[in-house]
Amino acid sequence: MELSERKKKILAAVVDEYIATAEPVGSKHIAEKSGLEVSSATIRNELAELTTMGYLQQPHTSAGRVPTAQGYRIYVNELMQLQKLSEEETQEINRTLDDRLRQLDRLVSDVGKLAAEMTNYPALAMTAKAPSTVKRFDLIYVDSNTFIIVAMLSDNAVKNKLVHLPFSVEQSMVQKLSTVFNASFTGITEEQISPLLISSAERSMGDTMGLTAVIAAFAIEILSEEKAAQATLSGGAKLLQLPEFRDPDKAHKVMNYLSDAEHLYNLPGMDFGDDLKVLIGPENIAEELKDSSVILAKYNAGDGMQGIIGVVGPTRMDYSTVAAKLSYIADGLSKVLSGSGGDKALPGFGKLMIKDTNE
Amino acid sequence: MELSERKKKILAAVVDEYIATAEPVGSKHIAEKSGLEVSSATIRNELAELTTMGYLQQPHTSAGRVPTAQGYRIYVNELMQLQKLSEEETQEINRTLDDRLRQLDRLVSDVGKLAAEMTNYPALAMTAKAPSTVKRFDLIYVDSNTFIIVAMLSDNAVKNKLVHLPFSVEQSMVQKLSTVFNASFTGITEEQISPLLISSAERSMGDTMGLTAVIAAFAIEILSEEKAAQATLSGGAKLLQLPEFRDPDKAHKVMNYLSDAEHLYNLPGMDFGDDLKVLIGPENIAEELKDSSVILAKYNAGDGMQGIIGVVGPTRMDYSTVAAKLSYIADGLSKVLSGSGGDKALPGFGKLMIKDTNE
DNA sequence: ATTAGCACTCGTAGGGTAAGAGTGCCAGCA
DNA sequence: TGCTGGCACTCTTACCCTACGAGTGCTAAT
Repeated sequence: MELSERKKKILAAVVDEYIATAEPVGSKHIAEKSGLEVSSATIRNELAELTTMGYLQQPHTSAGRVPTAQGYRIYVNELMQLQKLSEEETQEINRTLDDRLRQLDRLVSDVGKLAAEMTNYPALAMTAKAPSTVKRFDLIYVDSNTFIIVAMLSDNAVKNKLVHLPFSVEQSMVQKLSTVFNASFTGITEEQISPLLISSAERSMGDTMGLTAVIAAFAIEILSEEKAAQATLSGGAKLLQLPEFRDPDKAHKVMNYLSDAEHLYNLPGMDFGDDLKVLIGPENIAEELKDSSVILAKYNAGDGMQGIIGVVGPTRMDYSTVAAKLSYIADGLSKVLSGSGGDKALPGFGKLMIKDTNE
Repeated sequence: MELSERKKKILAAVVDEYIATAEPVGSKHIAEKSGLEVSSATIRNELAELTTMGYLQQPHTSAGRVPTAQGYRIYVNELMQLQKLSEEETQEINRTLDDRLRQLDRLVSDVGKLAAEMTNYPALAMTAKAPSTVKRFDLIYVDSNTFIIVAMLSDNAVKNKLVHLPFSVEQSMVQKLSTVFNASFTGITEEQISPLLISSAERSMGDTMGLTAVIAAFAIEILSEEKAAQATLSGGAKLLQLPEFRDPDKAHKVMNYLSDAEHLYNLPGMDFGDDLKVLIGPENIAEELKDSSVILAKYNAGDGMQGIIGVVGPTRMDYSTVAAKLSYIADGLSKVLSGSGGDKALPGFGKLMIKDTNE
């Protein structure tokens, strides 16, 4: 059923007002503030219809109206207009992204913090990591019983590890190790590193001291680490400021659920096509979030990898502003990480394209 | 003033009971449960004295007694006996530490999570990092416009960065860079890397493409990162389960305070000599924590560095159990990180001593 | 020194009432 | 036919009052 123009305006007014105040909104308020030149009685009739249509509901007979999930959905899909960010807001985001450039490894979780700060809701940030392989090994000989393993992965991340030995090794041996590993251990996934492979490598270079095993263990470690996704929650405390989470039990339920990285990761599935996704109340799969809404934005992490930042709040969330801020941050993050877009030049590095690979 | 044996027993009983129930405890309860063979009236007299001595207080005239900060202090110093951990508990801790060995870089914050899980209070974990210098640089030539910078720091941490260039460099140039950096940029702190030094290095090798600046920027980045401490909070949601934080405003105040790494770091100062420190209520410097207690345990992170794990809870905290658990965890962590103690062998690595340096 | 008894205090829970906000509906008007 | 003012009704919230009970402090007796 199509909504009349006036119904739309009224619905939007209810949602806007409820978002701002968290109180059920009455006909009088709307009559005064919505710009419609009609009386509260007329509004009441419209409200009654919107209620039977399922877009609004009443907590009890003599209370004002509150949007239903369906009502929010219409609002998000048709009625809301993406808020323009103020000059200061875009500047704050830009500044944070720029600052954080220096330490890209913490970028993602820091951006989570930024999102939490900007929106005043708890925010989540995650990266999706694909299974990868080692592209090349380098061994740096430090002294007679110390060397550094450096491995460059298929996604161009670089990992290293310092190894102290309780015995001496010759530089030539280190070089030999390097050669063998580059021959046998590159281009294979974690699962393919078998004990068999290790022992055959051991034999081929006459390693009796377990060096091969050490390096292989390192390879397994970093490959499994790359596979695992990283998800963080920032600003959980912000939940407690919201009237709908004054009940500590509710707040605890939600916050506890979100503290588990596993849950964060299962929130959306990465399977949405749009850059922005809004999950309203019962649209969430998790029981714990049936009374909350989630807004997610995808960003491009370079090398074809994607990540998600998002915000969790009550269904009465300020969808338009939050969505605008998230998109802007996600956008900036994409530019920083993938180097595309380039209108925000990387400060201090001139024309060079830098990728920090310290994880 | 010295406390009589009976007063001590009564004080301990009050604290124990209050810790367990969070309710003011009355004379009758103690008469029945404390094993003292006296009537409640006698207890009442003793309670009255303990109250005037400042170890107990009454929320109001006709309520039971609640320990004061001073009372807790006596309890912690003299009365409580360190809880023995159960077999399962020590096993859980050991297992977690063992599991985490594979990914030492996340160890510290994971141990925070462990502490939160084991104690059911929010836990914090931090490392103290000393200002350091670069010990050696290595540049790995990958292809004509890509190389990897590897830097080993004075504390033996190893950092790396992948650099993509928009132009070609010859392998000989990379080698030259490596030599110059090892000569001029090792052994100096972040502050000592001046524009002057950079430009003189640039001239000495005829670098017109800004390569020197890139590597110098990297050096500055990792040195400043090393200096900055890392502090995380885990399990903040657990606060909400405690009766003293049913008031969302209180919970918010504390949680918000703890969300800031800066604050965590200023909690104790690292300046305590003992391995275990208990800060009770008003003993905390921060206004926000005047109603809470903090238990901190130091661990040894190897190479002379120390870290802290801790737990935050209400003054009515289960000091004995929490202290026992924290000490045990800190101990295990020291062994894992510094390799000393050695009774828990590092699984899978035989006799080799491994240090993961990916931060 | 300990105890039993008792009057007293004070917070909390329960119930009853008044106020206020908002509705639904009806009758009148354009 | 659609809009509006008016009015009775509903329901929640805040407030006050009271009764109850837990726990105390004191006194007199052992």
